[in-house]
Amino acid sequence: MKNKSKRNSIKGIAAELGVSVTTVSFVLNGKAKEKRISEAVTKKILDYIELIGYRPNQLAQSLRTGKSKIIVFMVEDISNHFFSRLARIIEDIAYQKGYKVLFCSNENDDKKSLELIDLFKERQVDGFMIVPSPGIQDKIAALKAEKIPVVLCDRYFPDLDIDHVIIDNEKASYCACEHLIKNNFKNIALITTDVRQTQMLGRLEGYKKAMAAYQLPTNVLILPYKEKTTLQGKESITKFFYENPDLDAAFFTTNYLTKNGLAVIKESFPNALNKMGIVTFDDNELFTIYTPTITAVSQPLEEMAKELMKTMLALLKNPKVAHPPKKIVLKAKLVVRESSKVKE
Amino acid sequence: MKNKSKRNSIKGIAAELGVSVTTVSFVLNGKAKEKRISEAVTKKILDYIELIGYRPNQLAQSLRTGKSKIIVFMVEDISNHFFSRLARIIEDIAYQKGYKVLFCSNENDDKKSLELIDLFKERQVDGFMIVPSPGIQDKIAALKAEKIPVVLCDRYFPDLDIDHVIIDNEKASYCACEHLIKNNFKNIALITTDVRQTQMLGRLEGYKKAMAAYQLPTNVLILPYKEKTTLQGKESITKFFYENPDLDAAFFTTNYLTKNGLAVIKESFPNALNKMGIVTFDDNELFTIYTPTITAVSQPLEEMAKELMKTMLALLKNPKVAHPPKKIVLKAKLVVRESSKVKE
DNA sequence: CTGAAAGCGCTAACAG
DNA sequence: CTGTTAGCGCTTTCAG
Repeated sequence: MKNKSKRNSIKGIAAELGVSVTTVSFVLNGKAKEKRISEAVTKKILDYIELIGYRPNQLAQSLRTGKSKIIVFMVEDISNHFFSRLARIIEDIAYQKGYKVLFCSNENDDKKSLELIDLFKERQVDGFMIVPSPGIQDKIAALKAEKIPVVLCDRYFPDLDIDHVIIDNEKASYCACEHLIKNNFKNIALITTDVRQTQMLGRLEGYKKAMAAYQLPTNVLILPYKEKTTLQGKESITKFFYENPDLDAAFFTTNYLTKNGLAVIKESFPNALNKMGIVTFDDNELFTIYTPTITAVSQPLEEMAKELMKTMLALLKNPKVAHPPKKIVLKAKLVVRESSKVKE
Repeated sequence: MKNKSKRNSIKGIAAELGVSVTTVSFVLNGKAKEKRISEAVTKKILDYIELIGYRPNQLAQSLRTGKSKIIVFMVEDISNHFFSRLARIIEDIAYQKGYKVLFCSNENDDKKSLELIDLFKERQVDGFMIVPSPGIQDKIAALKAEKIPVVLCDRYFPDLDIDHVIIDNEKASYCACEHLIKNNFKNIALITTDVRQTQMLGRLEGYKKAMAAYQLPTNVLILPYKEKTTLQGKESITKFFYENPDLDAAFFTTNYLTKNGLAVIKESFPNALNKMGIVTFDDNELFTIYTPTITAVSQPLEEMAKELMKTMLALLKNPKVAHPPKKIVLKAKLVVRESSKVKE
């Protein structure tokens, strides 16, 4: 009388079928064999479940087991092409493995990152894949100390022994510069931001080393991060170009900088478009149809996503166990197009 | 002896402070006043909570209340610029309102959509914001019947009374075409896909009406959806252009089609680039720095995201109550650039 | 004003 | 081979 056996719950099923919840739970979790439950009973339960389309309540399951089967992927900005592409691939792998992915954007801001991490910890997500903002070292260390799976992406903290998957920025940058140099460019500018994180530092370093190796002058424009997509940022680039009329090539360290740079060139230095050498970090389909087509340092998205998930899944399997951190460094590929061709 | 009061739980706090869990729960939920709990006790609890940095276990909370504070935003492809931009805005609003957002991509595929919806239902998400694939009408109706909040986005099912926020595709398309016509283009092609959903149908219809209104011939290329980003798709466009040498303008109904179209023009009809009128649906920053800059039908992303969330939040507030469906139709804006200028 | 206690739906140790 | 039962951490009714 009192029981609400109509409800789709293990209890209801047990009541309906005249077995115990344990039995139902076991067959539900595929432990029928292991627990030596009779074929007949197993089948009866399975059939009934099929019949009423029963699905276990994951929330209850999570509460009980402590695992939520959710991982978060925190990036700088999910609407940035590079990150949304990554996200798309990660999504596929994760769902395949029975995990859901929560995406969120931290805008490379520490406060926001911290808030987001706390938020998700409360929700007991199983793990974090993070493109970290500059100042959250301690938080990351704390997560690790709590044995919560974390893997960093795109940039990392050299002082911290945390799993990460990144690319060899310095080398990629060096190669890009060397390519320009070999194509006779002698006055190469680097346009970058003031972000003092490993990925940007590496790109800067690669540039400097290349210039030094070939005894070429350096011309670096460092834009405040805030100006990355603003009018202000464009003006700074314009000014920089005006003040350095001898430049014959420009290397942009991220895709949004490149967009701004191309806009500036188009507006204020239209003749330069086909005379100047141009190389960008981060590829984009549109660079293949631009005129000129733009040479780009292309990051191995697919591979990054795969390694990220592989690393995360390994951690998830054994979160308690200490392990030597996996530091995965992938190679970027220079895709040579028209914009860096030898000019006459 | 038996109790594990060290644990961060209401129980632990109650034990530690020598009060009951009820009391703690009440002050936690801001019902101290309402339940007339003494100031002293309230403060004591609050302070202690602050001290140990206690955060309630959301899972348990959800299990108990039946609300997960999670909504899902299902799009066609999260790596598509249009959707990732939308997602970014939605994310902000949602987090502000205390909701988390799960993003996922259905690839406009029914099977995948259905699987995803079931997956999330099990996880008892509070609501669904969906860019629906063509054949999931019944599922959507079922969700509504179950009183689960759903709001459709970008496209909808005319036969179903479900909240949605879309743009007036037909009108937007008509305006774009009219603009071309007024700029003296007389042989305008429409490049679209075979997707038979409202958004595409509307764009096609707008084109047809405009051509009819001005007694101009129609030239429609309908590409299979599968070819949207393939080489095959490019070849089809190339062939279409070869077979219709009289075309003087092309209107692409989505951004990926435009990318392909521009690639084809660049490769096979370089002279056409500046002679042909070009208009695209879906704006993109890169269109502002392309040469020529590309005229685009720009969808009001910010507004769409806001209306979506507003509608969702309203449903969330009162999921049980029947209500007249909100059918929000926004206006797109034609951003005129060089590619559709009058040609001599 | 405060406490006891009944679950939400599920898992798994323990006891037949 | 199957059933009983004790929680997971929280909310909320009902009694003091």
